[in-house]
Amino acid sequence: MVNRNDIARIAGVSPATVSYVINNGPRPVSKETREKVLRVIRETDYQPSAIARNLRSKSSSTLGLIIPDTHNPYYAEVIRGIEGIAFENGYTVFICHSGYDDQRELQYVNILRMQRVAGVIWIPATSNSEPYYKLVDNGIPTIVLDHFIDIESAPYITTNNFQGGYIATEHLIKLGHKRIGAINRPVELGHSKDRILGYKAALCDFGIPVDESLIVCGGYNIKNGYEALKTFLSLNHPPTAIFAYNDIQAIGAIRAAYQSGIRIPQDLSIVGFDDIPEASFTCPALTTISQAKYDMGRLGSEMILKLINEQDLPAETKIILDVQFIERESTGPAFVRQEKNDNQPDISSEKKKYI
Amino acid sequence: MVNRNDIARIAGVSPATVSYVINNGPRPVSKETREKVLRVIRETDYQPSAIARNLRSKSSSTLGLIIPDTHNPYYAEVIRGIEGIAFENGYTVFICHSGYDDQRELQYVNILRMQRVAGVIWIPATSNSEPYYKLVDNGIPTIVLDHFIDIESAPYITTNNFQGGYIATEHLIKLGHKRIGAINRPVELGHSKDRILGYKAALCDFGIPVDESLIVCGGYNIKNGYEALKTFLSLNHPPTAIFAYNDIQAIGAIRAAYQSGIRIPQDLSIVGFDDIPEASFTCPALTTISQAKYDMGRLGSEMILKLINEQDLPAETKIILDVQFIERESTGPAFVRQEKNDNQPDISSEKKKYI
DNA sequence: ATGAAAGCGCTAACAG
DNA sequence: CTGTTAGCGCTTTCAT
Repeated sequence: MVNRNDIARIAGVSPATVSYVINNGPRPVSKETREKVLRVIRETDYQPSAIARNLRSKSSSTLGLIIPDTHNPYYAEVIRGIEGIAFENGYTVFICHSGYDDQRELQYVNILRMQRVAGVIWIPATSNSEPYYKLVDNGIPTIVLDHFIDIESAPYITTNNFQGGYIATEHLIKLGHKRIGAINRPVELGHSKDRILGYKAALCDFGIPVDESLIVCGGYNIKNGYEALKTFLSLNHPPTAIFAYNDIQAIGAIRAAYQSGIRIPQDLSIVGFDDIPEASFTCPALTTISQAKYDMGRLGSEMILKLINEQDLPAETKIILDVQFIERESTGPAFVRQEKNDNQPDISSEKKKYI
Repeated sequence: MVNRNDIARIAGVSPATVSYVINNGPRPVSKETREKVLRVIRETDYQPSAIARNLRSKSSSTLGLIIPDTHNPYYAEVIRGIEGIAFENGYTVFICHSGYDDQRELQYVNILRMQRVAGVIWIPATSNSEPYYKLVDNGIPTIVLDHFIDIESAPYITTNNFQGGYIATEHLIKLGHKRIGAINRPVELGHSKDRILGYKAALCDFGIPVDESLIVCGGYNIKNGYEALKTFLSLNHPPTAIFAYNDIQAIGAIRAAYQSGIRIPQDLSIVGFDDIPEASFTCPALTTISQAKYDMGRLGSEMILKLINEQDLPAETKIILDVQFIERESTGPAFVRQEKNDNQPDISSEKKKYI
């Protein structure tokens, strides 16, 4: 593999000059010499070793992303946002899948320390904040994404889940509903707690008493939404509307409703959360609360890069993003979503017969 | 940041000894010395610099994963498989999102070269095989995942798409269908070509003539499946069954069918492809062809690690995985899928009132 | 069983 | 404007 000394030798200059050309400094290089060097670099397809540069400069061009679940479509969008900004700024991202396991999170923290990453974007798996301390105590800038973290110095970017719960419930109240069921999830982290708080706040503000029997606990799966609605339907006074923890639960609830001959939204209004594309395909009538997932990723990348490159903290290190209310058409297929890659070249000429 | 010399100094040994302890070789270290060193390492929470090790040993513990679309649930599972095996073997994965853009693929190839990754798992974005050559010509072991590649020396792992198309069509034929429509996609890579070839092969084998008017081209979106079915329905003799390129298209077709009052599967049988969980939620009656996505990722990771660590190629470097036929219940919700994280602790005690 | 020392490919200070 | 050189933190060969 060709290295800097080879380039220097071929170009007839010193290795230092090659560096100055590559890095555009810190010393000026004459136009002639620069072009000679660049030509050799091009001809040999030389790529400087990031490893040697990182070792020497005691900095690195890599980021760590610790994420609970790459499989979740919600996080998939976050990843895209993070990776996009990182790429634009010359950073490469290590993907670290914690699988909602805080032991694995800590293992990855150590791996990222060994890799001497420039910074870490951490989407917590549990409420254990040890990974954060372990990173910053070792001098690695870290931000918390998608979660509020109660550490004075900790930067974070999350979504206003309280607001989401409030807006969702307010919407249902304004449709005339008085009995609004909520499907919660096991409380580990702040998301569901805040959403339910928003739900209760809206009820209070509109003078509707909170009925704890209308708040049931569901899990992360479709099945849990399904079962939650079955539970609601077995009540003496079933709710006429549902606020689901997320769209996944909502889909399950919708399925249960259909099975019982209940029409959405004529007989039962449902508001979900997260605006998962698949949910809109399933039920065009599903109203949902959308989070700026892609933007959250982008903002996260931008914030960590600022932390890495600036001596002092950027002005804003604690960001709570607004949610957006998404009301879909209540009839017809949900094809309002504009997607890319929609070009359909005519391939009739390419069609081939099976022999 | 504490380094190896610090450890050596504190433990009262030479830096070399510290290395021998960390690496368990290549030279033996007395039990006493080893434990003394390990204690200091533990107390100082020392993490050796992967960067320095990589520079010195001219090897690295990182892999590159070039992937068209992290957002696609299909690839999300592949990532999990890859990352799982990599983690178990002490490798960290750079995630490189090409976005179906071969220019960006090449940019990432250069970034991975700079990072001196030990190997690359490449899921091609287009039929351009330049990335492969660029990597292997520079001494970076590379395997192609999820696609067949027609290069003698190129290792790959893909799925038997032909078989999938055949099985899907055979299933429909055995249900008694004679007019079976196929929804294709723009042919860029081998997947759709092979699936359609399998479709045609099955028709031939069962003596059903191929009718090109029953093969329509759809894109990657739900919408395309929707439109494809509308096209079929406008024919004088619409098909009584559909083989869709994938479940996404199938969902669109199902939506169109429902809209026209056509029942699935009573009036129209549909077989999809890829077994995307969301699809089964949408339509429990959707039969599909499942690929071993997670296993493909794991096998890919294993293969690249073998290539990295062995002088000569492993026995099998070209693997075509069998598909699996998934027939779902034709009634009721699709809750047969067993998922993890299904524990639902009672949180009633944690419920808090909104103040 | 252990220490000393060369050098991986770079960056940047020092010296012309 | 350019060349020389001292390390960055390790691995590993050479000594002892």
